[in-house]
Amino acid sequence: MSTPSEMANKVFSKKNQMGNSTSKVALRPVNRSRLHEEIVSQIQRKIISGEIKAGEKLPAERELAVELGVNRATLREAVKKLEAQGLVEVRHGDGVYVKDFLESENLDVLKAMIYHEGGVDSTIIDSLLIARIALLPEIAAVAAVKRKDEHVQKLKEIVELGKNMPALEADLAVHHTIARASENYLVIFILNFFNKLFREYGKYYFDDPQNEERSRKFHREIFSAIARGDAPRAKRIMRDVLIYARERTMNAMRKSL
Amino acid sequence: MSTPSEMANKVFSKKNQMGNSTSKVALRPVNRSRLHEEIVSQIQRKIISGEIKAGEKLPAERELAVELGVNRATLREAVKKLEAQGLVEVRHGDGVYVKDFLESENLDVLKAMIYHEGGVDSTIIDSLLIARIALLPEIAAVAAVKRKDEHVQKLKEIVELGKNMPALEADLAVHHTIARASENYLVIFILNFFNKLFREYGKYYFDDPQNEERSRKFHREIFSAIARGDAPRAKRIMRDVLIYARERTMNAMRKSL
DNA sequence: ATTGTATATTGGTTGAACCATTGAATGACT
DNA sequence: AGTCATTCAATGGTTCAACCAATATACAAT
Repeated sequence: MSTPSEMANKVFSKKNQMGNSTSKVALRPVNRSRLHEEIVSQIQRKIISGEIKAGEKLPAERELAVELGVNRATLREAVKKLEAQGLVEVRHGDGVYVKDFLESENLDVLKAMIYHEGGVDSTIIDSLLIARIALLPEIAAVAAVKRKDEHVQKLKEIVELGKNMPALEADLAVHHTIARASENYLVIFILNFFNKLFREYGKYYFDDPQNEERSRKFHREIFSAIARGDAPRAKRIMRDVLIYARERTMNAMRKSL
Repeated sequence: MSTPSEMANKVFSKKNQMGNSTSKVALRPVNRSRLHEEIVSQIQRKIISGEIKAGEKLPAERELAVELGVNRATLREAVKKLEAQGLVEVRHGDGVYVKDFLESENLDVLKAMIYHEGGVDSTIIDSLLIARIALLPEIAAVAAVKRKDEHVQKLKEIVELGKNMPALEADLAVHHTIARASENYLVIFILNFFNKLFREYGKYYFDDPQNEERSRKFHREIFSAIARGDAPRAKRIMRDVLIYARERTMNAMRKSL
């Protein structure tokens, strides 16, 4: 809740609103993409689309820099990011080789795979929803067993004050709290990934009043179950809502195609 | 099986063996850490250990470069990697800010959290083993339902020829194949993470002949279940072996402390 | 055929300079 | 006192030109 980026997102210059300072304008961050980020996107896309295959050697840095119209130092910064994503392997004195992105462990790559060629890949989305169903009920049960005042209190606040905040934000907070309560670090990291995705694209789900109401009900029930330490009930409640969400989400995606 | 790094690992100069060309010498890769990687490790460690807290601003690049005794371009390459890991946020004209690493989604960070201050953090290891138990049985069931000849054949080969390869390698291959068979991309990525960890540190587990035999048995049984499309059985077999592995692993870690 | 050597290629690092953005200090104006 | 625009110093972003270090390759020597 207090990372620099989130703090920064709450501040914007009034000048950009062109006098429309009171109404809620849907502002998107200015595209001030840094050069090396633009390069990362380009190469990342070519790798994930299969245009560049695993095992191939990229052109030499000096060549690539000329081709892209940037300085070699800038290109190198991009290559370092690609290396951190596990998409390329750099060999001193030899060259930069493309790796098999399906052998990656970097969820940024998975995210890029979702949004390839304009649309979203519903197959990958479904794999996320399925994994969530397998994982989170168990984690909810663990949270109910370990329950600490800190987390129960946090859930209570979300349920009580949550009516004043968007359903999406309340939902992200509930999952975040349960993950923290479970003290399972892998799940915490995976949930960070989920929540970042949902923060960008989950609004469509909560636009449906029926889904929002289902979500509010889930918040009340899971809080109750965890507060009482009823692990089996927490597990079932979590499972039910995730199965519901998967069905609704996949149906919506099917319709939009 | 064909990433550049793995191909490279099978090739080495005989000169490094200093005339001992026939005996099996335990050679470790020369530590030819590039400067920017050394820098990444240093700063990563300081962030994860809490020495640098979330929200703090790092010294200016020009200062930091002098302090580390490297050129600013080199430092910047390191910062780009840290940024890709979600550990810092760079703001043009302002500075480099440390982010809360518990809000990261990068499993490299989780790996670094495991190996902090010399030893391994058994709490995090256990969270991996728990998540694995929640996740993989369901994925084994999916694999049994979707079963394709390609994957069944691969499992058969591993079971038949696996006796000639180390149990660790056979085990990694089995899990890899099942993940691919499930076609669940998130699980594939998470399993890439697991397998990379186990390839480094799983040998201790398979040093125990009892564990190795248990693993071979698992390979035979899961192959049989998936080949017959028996999803419930595949699920149970996977679950049983993972629970066994968790108990043995955690017991071993407790003893070594 | 094997081994050693020279060379070109490629990534790694350096130093200096300049551009672009930001935050804070300043001062004018209300 | 508070608000606003201006100025300016600090900081990240990019460029340029070199040189260092590791590697692959071709070639010569054996």
